[in-house]
Amino acid sequence: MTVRTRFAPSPTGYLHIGGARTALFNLLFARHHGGKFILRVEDTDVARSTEESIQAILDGMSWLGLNWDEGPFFQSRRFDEYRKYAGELLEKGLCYRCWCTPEELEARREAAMKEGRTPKYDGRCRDRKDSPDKPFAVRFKVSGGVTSFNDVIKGTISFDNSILEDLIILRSDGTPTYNFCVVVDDATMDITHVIRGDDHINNTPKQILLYEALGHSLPIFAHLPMILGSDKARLSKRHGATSVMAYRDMGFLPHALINYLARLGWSHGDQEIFSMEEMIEKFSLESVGKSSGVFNPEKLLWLNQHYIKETPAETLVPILEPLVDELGVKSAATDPRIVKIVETLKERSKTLKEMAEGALVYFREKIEYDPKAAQKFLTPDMAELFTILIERLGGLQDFSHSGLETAFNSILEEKTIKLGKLAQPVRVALTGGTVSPGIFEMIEAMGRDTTLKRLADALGFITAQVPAA
RNA sequence: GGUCCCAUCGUCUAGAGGCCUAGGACGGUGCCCUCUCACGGCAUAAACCGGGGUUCGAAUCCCCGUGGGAUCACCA
Repeated sequence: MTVRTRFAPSPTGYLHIGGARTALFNLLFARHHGGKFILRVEDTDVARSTEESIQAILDGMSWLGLNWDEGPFFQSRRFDEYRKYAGELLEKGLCYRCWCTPEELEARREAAMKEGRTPKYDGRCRDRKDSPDKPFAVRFKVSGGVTSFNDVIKGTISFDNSILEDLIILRSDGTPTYNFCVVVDDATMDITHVIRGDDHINNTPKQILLYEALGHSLPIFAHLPMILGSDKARLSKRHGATSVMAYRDMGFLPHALINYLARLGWSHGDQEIFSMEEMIEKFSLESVGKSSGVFNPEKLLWLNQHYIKETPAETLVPILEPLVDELGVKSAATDPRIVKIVETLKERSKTLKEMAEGALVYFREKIEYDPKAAQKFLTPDMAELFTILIERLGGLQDFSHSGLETAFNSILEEKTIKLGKLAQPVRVALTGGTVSPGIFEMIEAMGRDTTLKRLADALGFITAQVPAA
């Protein structure tokens, strides 16, 4: 039997962190077993589903590289199918018509709550003989007994059916409801493994009963633990960004997020870094943990930095482009210096956003000095050194890291000073501050023209400081 | 509240009764490297929720307690 898994988001928002991980695990499991991964959009709630949201989810999936094999299927286009099965269940007497209105139901629920009873449909239409000429909903007859299943992740879970109520599978307007659509779809799409968040555990007994009513064999269930925020509450907006695309905009590499998500709830010994191929090869539901995990942005950052370091600068440039562009530098990606610039930033950027900010200094027309840095390093005694440096760099044949180092060293020897004495003032002259990439790699990346101009500007600044006396 | 799930360093986790003096990773701290910031290297602090069993032996199995989470719709 071919393994078939599915990811079934409802389009009422963006693809979020939790959904992405569910999709990832479904994909990994399917790929590991040489099966199919299916995408199904659960848009039965026409009022809440939006076109933008569908697009946002698709965008998020493609950005992460979570490619599906079949679909997307839309439940909104399969209403006839659901009605067909509902009709069959009605005929078999496994369902019944219910004429109670939502208002009546709501009133009874409130009354029950007030009396401290657990609100539950009383089944009053179950054996109703008349059939009023009014809209009716279709309810599923929940039988007695115990429903249990063996969850691959959580183990055996049992429910007493008495806690379940006769659920509505077709609303009075004829549209089908969630639990019914899920079962009809999973059954007709031959889904073999239902891998989803454990917030669905409570839906499972209802769905199992529906499977049985439909006469279909059960899939294997695997309920993934939830992802929590730092306060251990379910991850939500107030914990920070939860939209997958927000991470792209913050300068994360898609695989960094994938790797992070994979390790949140799943592990393979002590290994932290996984390529997609390795994840597929090593993934198994048995090594998914039972307990929920806290989303840790610090570790994501670490992984992102790791992958930035691993990625060739040439590959980074196009990904970086929109982020630099956003900061007002339109020509960065086509600047011949860009690859070298990225090289100087790779080792010190946790995100591409940070890298883009770091790149700005190479493109500025004029450098503004940090007052403290200027006061400390652009001192009158530097005028001579800067003059010499400008002259040497202007005539330097080999304007590379090693060539520059040689040039600097000869000056240091002549003046018997240490590199620090010269490097910091030059750093301030070139960047305006005291923090930057290594001085030689930076000068090489910056290029001769920009470097000389900035040194000359700094020299001007220094001499202007000297009192006319 | 009913029902269900969960419980190892701050966080992600390894751990399938003796290999545990509980390992790794992120983060923290200290040192080294060094032209600044980083990278890197080395070192270090830090956990089996509590109580009962079972067993020669329990982080691992069972029960109870406690704590956290989820879910209870003509939402999905």
